[in-house]
Amino acid sequence: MLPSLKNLEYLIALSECLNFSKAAKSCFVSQSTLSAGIAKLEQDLNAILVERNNKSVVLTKIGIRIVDQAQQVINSTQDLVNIAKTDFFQSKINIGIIPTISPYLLPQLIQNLQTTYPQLSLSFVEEKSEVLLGKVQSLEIDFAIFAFPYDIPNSIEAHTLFKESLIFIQHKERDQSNIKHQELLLLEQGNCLRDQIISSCNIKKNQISECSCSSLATLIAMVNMNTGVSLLPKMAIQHNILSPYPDINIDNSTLSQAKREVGIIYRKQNSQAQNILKIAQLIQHPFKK
Amino acid sequence: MLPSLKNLEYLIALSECLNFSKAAKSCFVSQSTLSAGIAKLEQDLNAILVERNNKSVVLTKIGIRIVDQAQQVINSTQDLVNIAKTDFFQSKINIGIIPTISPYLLPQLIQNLQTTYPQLSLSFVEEKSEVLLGKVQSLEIDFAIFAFPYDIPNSIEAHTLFKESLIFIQHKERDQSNIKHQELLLLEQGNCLRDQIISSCNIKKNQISECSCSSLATLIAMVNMNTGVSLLPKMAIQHNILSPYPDINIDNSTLSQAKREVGIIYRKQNSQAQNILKIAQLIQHPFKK
DNA sequence: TTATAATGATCGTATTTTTCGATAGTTAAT
DNA sequence: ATTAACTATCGAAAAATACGATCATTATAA
Repeated sequence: MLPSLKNLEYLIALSECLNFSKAAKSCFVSQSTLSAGIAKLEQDLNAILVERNNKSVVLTKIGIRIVDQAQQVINSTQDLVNIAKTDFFQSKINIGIIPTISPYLLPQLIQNLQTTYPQLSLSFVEEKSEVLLGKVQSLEIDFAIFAFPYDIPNSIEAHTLFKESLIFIQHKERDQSNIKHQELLLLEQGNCLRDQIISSCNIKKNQISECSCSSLATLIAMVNMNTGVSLLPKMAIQHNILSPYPDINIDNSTLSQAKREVGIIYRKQNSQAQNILKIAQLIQHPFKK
Repeated sequence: MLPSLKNLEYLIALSECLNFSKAAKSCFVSQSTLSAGIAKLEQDLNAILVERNNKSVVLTKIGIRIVDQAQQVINSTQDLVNIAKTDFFQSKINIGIIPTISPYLLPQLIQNLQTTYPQLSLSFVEEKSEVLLGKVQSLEIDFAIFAFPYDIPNSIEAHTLFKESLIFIQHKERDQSNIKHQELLLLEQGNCLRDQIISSCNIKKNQISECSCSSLATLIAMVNMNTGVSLLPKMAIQHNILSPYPDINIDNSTLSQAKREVGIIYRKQNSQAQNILKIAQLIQHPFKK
């Protein structure tokens, strides 16, 4: 059977004191306890480690080697304890973020994190909501920066940070302010922005153009060709995503009600939930001040 | 407090099975025991290592690192157990031997040991009896090859191997067979051979020459100068120690009663006493067949 | 929707281990 | 012979560990 760590500690103490009573005192146990501990250890290992009589305590040859190795075991165990103590804010944190938010929030977030928690090591994953949700559940990432509404299972907690308007855009040669009579261009299936626009604007399926695309850049290029109209997250517009396209008009008034929410998701069971929320506080709407 | 090795083993098993019941079975304990063990470990470390619900068991980030380290601790402990198992005949053995025996016994002993216990690693110390006795008591050497009679403390065991005659030598120009009327040359104080000759021959102190010396070679050279007479261990003569000195006569008859004993000493408490005696059996009188 | 199966947590009890104080037993020195 | 300095050992108390039974939750099947 494996020896107990406690008895290994007793042996190490004894090797330092070469006196049962003193070693016991240094371990804060009685002499009889230490004596029995050494005896038990010798029995567990089936070897004589210490030769003792009333005059002296001497380690045997094997005893010396065992003390050495015992010290290694104890050190290794102490390392283990220290690993457990690792502070969340000194560890490596994996964060997921959806592509329609990433370019506008991430630079500021990284800067804030490095300032506030300089020890923190960061890693980011940019994927669609569905993929990120899976990674949160499998603990591959600690949390994900999401846009809502989005359906999440019961085991996942959602925390909203701020609301963001979705801005109507169209080619300047169009002038219909009612989205319902236009061809609406959306990101392809699976992008949460698509579903958020649909739900936010109460749109029927036949109004949606077949020609879906996979990035905002492509979407805007299509609006520029006057293939249809669309809505963009306000953050994207504030980042001048439209400046290469002077022919696209934005309409703040008409659909100012359309909104999505930006926030984070994480496992309800995550023991670091409180710390994750502290980090989330550093995610700020880049143009709110 | 340090975690228990058993609970670390439980955690490792759980990390392999990702199922409490199966992990428990692989550890030969009940599910409730393993469950409590993991809970205790998490409490000891003050960290959540495993996230579990009825559907799945997942290690936390810290949990993964703890499992790694736990494996290290267990391995290190297993090494410790193996060290304890080390066979005496595969270890390094330190042997003491007195100079008046060493040249005649050691070559054969080394050869015998290497043949019988090829794994054994040997180390020899050649010192006076008194020094060797101290080294036996302090565990610096495992045993010492001695000549008797020699006073040893109670804690030391003496084991005689064979008797050896002490041979009377004198210059051929002398012809007195009675040692008591001659000047007797002896090794200097502290060499056991000196005391053995004194006790074996029942000699009074005033018969001993003042001019003591520190090696048999010097002693013989003095006999060759006819400074006095002496006695030599038979083994030395059989090794032709006198062949450079044709003027020295040996007298087998007169003092054939003078003898010493060759044997070993070791600590009574030495747990390897039986093995030491096995090794001692390989110490043979070189000319006894 | 209900029943079933799988799974981890929890409770009470029995067992084992650990600990302690007191004391016995040994040895060296006075 | 006595004392002092040790370690071993004993019995009782305390702590821990282990187990079986059962509960609670959830996914799957009917």
